[in-house]
Amino acid sequence: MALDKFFKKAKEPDKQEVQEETNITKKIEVEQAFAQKDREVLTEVIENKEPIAPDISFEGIILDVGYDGTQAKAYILLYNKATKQLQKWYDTTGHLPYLLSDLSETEIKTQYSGVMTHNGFAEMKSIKKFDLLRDKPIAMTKVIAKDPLSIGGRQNSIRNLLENHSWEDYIRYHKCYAYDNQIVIGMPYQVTNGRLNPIHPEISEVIKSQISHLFEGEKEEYLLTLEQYLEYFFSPIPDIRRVAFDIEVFSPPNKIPDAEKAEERITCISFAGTDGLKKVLVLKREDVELGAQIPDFDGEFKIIANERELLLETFRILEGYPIIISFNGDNFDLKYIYNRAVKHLGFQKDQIPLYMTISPQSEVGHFKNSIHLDLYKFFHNRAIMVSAFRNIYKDVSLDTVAQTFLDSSKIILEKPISELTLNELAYYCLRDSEITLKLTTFNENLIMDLMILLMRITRLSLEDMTRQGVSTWLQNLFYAEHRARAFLIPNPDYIRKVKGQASTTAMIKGKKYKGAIVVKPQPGIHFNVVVLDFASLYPSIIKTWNLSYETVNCNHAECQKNRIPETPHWVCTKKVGIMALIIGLLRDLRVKYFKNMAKDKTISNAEKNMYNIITQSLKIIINASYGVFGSEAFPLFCLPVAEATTAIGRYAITQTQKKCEEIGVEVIYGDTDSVFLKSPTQEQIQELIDWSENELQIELDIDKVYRYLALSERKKNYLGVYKDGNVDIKGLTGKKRHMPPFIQNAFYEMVDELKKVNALEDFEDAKRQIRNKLKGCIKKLEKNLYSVDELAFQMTLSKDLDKYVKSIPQHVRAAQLLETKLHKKVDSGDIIQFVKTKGGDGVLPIELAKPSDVSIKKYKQQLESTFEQVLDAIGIPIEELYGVKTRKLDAFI
DNA sequence: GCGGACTGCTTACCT
DNA sequence: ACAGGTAAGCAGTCCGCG
Repeated sequence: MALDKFFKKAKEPDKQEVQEETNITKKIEVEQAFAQKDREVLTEVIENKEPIAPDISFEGIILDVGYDGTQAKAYILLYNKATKQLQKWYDTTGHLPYLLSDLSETEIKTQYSGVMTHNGFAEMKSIKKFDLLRDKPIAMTKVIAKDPLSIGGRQNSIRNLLENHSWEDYIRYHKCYAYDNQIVIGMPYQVTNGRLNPIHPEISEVIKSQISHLFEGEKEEYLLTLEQYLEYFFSPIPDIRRVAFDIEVFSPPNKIPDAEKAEERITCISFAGTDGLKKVLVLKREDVELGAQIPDFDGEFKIIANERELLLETFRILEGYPIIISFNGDNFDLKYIYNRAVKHLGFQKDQIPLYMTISPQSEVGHFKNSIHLDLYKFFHNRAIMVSAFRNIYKDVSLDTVAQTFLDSSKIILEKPISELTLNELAYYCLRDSEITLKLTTFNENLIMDLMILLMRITRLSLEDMTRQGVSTWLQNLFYAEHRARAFLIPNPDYIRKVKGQASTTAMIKGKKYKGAIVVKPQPGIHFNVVVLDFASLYPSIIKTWNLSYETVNCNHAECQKNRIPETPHWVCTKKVGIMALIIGLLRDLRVKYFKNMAKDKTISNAEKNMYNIITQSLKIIINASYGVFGSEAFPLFCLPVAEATTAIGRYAITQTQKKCEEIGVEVIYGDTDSVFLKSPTQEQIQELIDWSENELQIELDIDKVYRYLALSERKKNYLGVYKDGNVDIKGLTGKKRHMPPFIQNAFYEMVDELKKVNALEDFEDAKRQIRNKLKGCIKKLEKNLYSVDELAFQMTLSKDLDKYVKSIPQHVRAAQLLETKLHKKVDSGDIIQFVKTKGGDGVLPIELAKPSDVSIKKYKQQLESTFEQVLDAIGIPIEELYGVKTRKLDAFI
């Protein structure tokens, strides 16, 4: 262990007595969580047999773990930096699939004799596990099978025979293998004499001492886990050789290619590789001109006589690349190539380097000898969109994502793809491959490095991590941590049975428990507003209050006095919760170390980049951690944990409000984890920050400072102007994506006027300017001078058209017209553009609308309500606005 | 048969 | 398939109105 020395001192913690502490605002002290004897159980689970495989020797980072049915062995795919190839290593330990039973060997033999006579049965072993829910060791029988399907997946699998005496049987074998051998995907390993060994990173003395200083006083279990996670962040990440590709398919106008049937020809395939490859294969078509060469085109251009050759050449090019990247290849390119080859071009399945697997929805394509990275899937992940990139891309098309990250603008096609010359088609197609590749290479491989870090933290393969949501990420992370400690992995029913349901009632009908508090805003203009917020509130609560599925409502009578405010729940002070430990650790690493390091001015740009990516990866995991506890999709979900978290959050913000009142600071607004303070003094701010640290054990920071803030009576709605003149707009209608552009523009022009305001007296001028702007807008509207595009609302269709049965909203009506009148196919996820009209259905899709169709009255109303949100806050007298309803605006102007 | 009060649905946003 | 809370607009329903 490379870090043994580093933590030598820390590993001998003072034995602290559990404090008899009833004050709920005090940090919950816990006894050292996992005694050494608990850990020893582990060695019985992980047994390394003698290596049976011979002399291969190399180094690489692990990208995938799988199971090979033909060899009946687990395998690992490593990227070998030296050869730039993927290498497969087959298990040499003789590890076999198994499940656990709470029955003894004898009980199984006598009561479930079918297990012993099962074809796939290998052997049984008595082992010990630790049951966190009951807080005690339990004797279990490990039932080992010769192959995964004998454990589960068939009608007569062993788990079916054992009925409800079977545990951990639902874990896919390759994952079970990775957990047992504590394999961390994304980390460097060495294969020597057939054995697989981790390569531990070198961590400099400076860093070691910085970190050990920061984490002084933490418990042994915490430090051991810290040691493990630090390796994830300090192990080097190689630049992996990879290629992006994209296909174009002939499609008659208004027809979307069907990847299932693959009826039309593949006309073009392009490639862009990290080795500099830029190549386009174009199908020769008698009816299509070659056209003039495109000056910008700098790839290799090759015309291929027939489709069969085109695919063969494609397979030759792709072969040998460790990673093949696509944008939406899962849903389209791979499927299309496979089906085209098999159904129309007479390929045998073994002549294609692809295979299909059946997922619940449809068939998914895989490369046989490479890893397929579908960037669409990754960028589509909500945690990635929201936490990592703060919603900076609004939809997940290649063009939008590329525009956001690469500044590359879309090639606007002047004619349909079906009418492009071969040269034009090649240019267009290659560009897509190039930007797809570039999405993984820009900023020194930022995205690729982020992915590798996420793989290490979640222990998921590249293919899994990029395709699964955060509930799977955290599931895998926690399952691995359970196995590493020989904790029994509880199934959802077991947790529910022991812990029960939620006890609070949500504000929103249909939700499972109560969430956060939003403080009622004080309407008006407020100068010098300071916003304080709790640094990652929920993760902090989870750590400080030791929240985990086993610690909330634990089975110790002594713990029942540690009440969680506003709930009937209590929390354990005897053991560290596994989730509190891991989430707390990741949070601390981010806040106490990496975030500061990223700001360090003395380090190189490359280091800074790396620290930033680490901070990002941690943020994604931490932000998602609370949410999964409340979601049935997460197998360790536990509603008492989720509602305890929000209850403590409510407690924290209300206590803060009280404290503010006590010291004479006015709280004019607040949401979940923030308080907006009206011109507080430096001393008052400092007092609050110190108070929070001492009383709540949660860091309270200055988040932002406004020159002034405009509040209406609406929650989650405000406009603030920072000291530097930049504006911060939240929730206002004018900002919303679905609003017609002419309203958005008018709104931002108003905002520009408000930016200029420095003091109360400046408002008069701003008001005048705004009035003029508004007048102009109305005139233009009345004269029908806005184009249909400027007037269009753009609403997302969140489900397929036929799924709207309870009511038919306007955008759905517009979409229906698109289908019936224009025979245009619309799908879930499409954005429908429509205008509001005088007659008919009251709505028309822009494809069918003329400016004269629109209802001026409705647009005036819309403009009015959009402006009203800001105007009533900046002191337009209430009478002016609340005269006769339809004349609100006239009164103002 | 029409409009107001109401509830529920849908979308977009905030934390 | 990570959570709950809020705003806004419209759809649909019920009720009262001679």
